[in-house]
Amino acid sequence: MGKKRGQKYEQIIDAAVKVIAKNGYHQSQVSKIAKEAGVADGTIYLYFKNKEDILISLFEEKMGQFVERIKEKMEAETSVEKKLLILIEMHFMQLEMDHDLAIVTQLELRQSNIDIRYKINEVLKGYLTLIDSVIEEGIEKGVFGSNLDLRVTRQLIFGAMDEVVTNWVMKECKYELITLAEPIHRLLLNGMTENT
Amino acid sequence: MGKKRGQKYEQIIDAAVKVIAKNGYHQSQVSKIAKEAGVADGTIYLYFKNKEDILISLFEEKMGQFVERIKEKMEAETSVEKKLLILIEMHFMQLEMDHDLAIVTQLELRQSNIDIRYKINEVLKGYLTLIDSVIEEGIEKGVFGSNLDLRVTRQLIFGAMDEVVTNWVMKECKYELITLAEPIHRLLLNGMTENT
Amino acid sequence: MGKKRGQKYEQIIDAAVKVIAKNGYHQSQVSKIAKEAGVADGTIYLYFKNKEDILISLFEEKMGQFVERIKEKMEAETSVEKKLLILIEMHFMQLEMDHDLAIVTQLELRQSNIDIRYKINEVLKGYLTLIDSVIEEGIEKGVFGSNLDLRVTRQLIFGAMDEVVTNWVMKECKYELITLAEPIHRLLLNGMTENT
Amino acid sequence: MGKKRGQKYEQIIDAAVKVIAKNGYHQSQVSKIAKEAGVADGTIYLYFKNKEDILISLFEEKMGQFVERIKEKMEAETSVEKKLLILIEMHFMQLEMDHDLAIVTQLELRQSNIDIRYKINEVLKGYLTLIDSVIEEGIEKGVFGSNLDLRVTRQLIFGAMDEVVTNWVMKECKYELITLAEPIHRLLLNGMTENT
DNA sequence: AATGAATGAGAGTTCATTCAT
DNA sequence: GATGAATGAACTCTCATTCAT
Repeated sequence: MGKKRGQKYEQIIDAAVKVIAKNGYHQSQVSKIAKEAGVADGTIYLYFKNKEDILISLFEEKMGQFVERIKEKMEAETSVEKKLLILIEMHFMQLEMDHDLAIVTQLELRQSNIDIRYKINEVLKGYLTLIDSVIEEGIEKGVFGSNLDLRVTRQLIFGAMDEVVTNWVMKECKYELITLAEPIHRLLLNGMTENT
Repeated sequence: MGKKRGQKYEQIIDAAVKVIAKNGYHQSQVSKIAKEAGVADGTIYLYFKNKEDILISLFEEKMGQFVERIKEKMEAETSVEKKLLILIEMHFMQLEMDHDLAIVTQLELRQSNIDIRYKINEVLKGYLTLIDSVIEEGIEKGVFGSNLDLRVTRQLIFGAMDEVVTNWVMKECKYELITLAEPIHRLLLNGMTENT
Repeated sequence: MGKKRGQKYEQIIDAAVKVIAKNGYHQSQVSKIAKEAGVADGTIYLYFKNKEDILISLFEEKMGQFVERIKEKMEAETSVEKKLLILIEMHFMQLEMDHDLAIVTQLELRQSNIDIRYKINEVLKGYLTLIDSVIEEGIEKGVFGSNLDLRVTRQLIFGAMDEVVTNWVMKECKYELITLAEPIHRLLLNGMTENT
Repeated sequence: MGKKRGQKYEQIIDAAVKVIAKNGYHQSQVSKIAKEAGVADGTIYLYFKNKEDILISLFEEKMGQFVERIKEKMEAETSVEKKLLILIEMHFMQLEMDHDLAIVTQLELRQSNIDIRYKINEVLKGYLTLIDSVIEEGIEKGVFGSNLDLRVTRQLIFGAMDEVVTNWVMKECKYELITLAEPIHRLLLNGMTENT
């Protein structure tokens, strides 16, 4: 298979997000995705190795942009506290702006089999590294406690944000997600800050 | 179907945990569970409405005990800080002591369809209420900030613990989960504490 | 198995008629019949060899009475024409008086497998013989044409009555079946009568 | 599903007739039909909604041709008496020429559940209408009695033919069905004719 | 490159019958 | 005689993937 890309590649991924968000993971057959993308079933296999590959590519594609945007915004800030706030706000805001994507990443994609979930975790590493960088910078600058466990802290931050977003999706996105960024930020920052 | 219970009922649930942990959700056919439980396929249906019902009952059963044990331990404590520590330690300890159950609850059961996941969330409510009670007690006693958002704080605590456990399971339970209870407790407590 | 009979034997047969008429052949499980009869599933097998045996016995039992009643009424008559009318009227009347039985014999029992249908046909022979006797008497007495083919004529009579009843049952017994006895009688009699 | 038709569509229907005639209704699994038709199991579902749909389509298809052929032959005749004879002869002849089809329509298809039987009855309406047209023409022309009840007469004719054919099939088609057309015709015609 | 008809493996569930009590 | 818990064989339909056109 060629190195992907092309207009149809994007079409198919966007169709997949739409179809999965609407019909749920288990009701999103390849033929449905193909129909939504306006291509034949067989064409899918010119751009993706198999169905699994669509899902992983989808996550790579969307997550790549997701992280990139957060990175950009964060670089404009110097204070670690602000950087963390940006991270949380951007995390929430991006998912709030694309309900379909939020449904897919928080609920539907998690129904995939373990293999895919391990691969998705691989993709997530880029994001976790970004979180790590904030923590490390905070420790270096003495803003956070020097005895912070990097892994545990990273899991705290990611786990909290993820849980908040998942709850929001399961409540059918009925409230404004972004308003929860500040309280979460306060709790996390408070937790990580060295307070004598 | 009678109101369940009975020796076979337990047998089947335990077999389901074992089979799912070993073979994964999608490779755990009813016939496999029946074989492991030492009963005929049809017998399953004398105790459970369908396959989905096994999974939900499994979660109810195990989660009920899980929460009950934490409750008991917590009641023996008076300090809110200690109660939170007990909660986290018991959460980690119980899953560390039953790897199969941990695999099933953290990874496999989440692959089930949305309907089951909503039902599982219903069962989880009992646990979330327990978490709420700690937060509320902390606020009342002035240990935690009075401006804590109950929902967000609950999601912070649960999300963090869940993420920590899931990571541990995905790393094949290679390290000691219980050692992470203390750092998580410190971060959370720190985050929630009123510090002038 | 003993030679059947006994109160429970009747109970089970009546329960079978009721259950099959209400739920249809394919939704009439042995357990349902047992419940309606007020006995345990296993008890059924003390009175009947298997499920098939219930159906055949049911047909034997009900058909025996059915034919017997017609015979009695017919013997009170001397004219062949009247005897044929009695036959048709009694056929219709008895089924009209027991809708459940009509549903079972006309629709549901015919869904059984071929083996049962052959056995049912055996039971029917007694009735067909009765029809034959009327035809033969008519020929002897010179009322019917002497060149009547016995088999064909019997099939004509039975086929016509059966079709009329089946149509009535499929139209949910909405009209009076007995009113059709006279026109059918006239047609059949007319057809069989020697007319120079 | 496209609007059916196509070579495979016919193949599958013919295979179904063959398989059902040979193995009986309840022993005619989809896989058996597929094998006989020389297609994969899944292919069946490209042409039919489900197994039930095969049976109904089979009946529609065969019955459509069946009626059409009778119609054509009848139109070549002018006398009502001859038309009725044609009807009976063609009815018998067509089934005699296709034993498999006769077995399927007279015995096997009747074992299907009530839903299918009602649908089959719908298909039969076309044939019953054809019978009606003969009766009505006979009445108009004064050949038949003017006081004939259309419904009852139709049921007489159809019931008689059906019974004759069913008996022939149950006797394993051992005698010549066509020879019974004349006596049945004579009986029916005689029955319907106005005779002062 | 694009198509879409064809493939065929795979599993949850029912229910007639048995037999230990 | 009566019970009813336990058995286990049996079958339709879906859908990811292929490949001839």
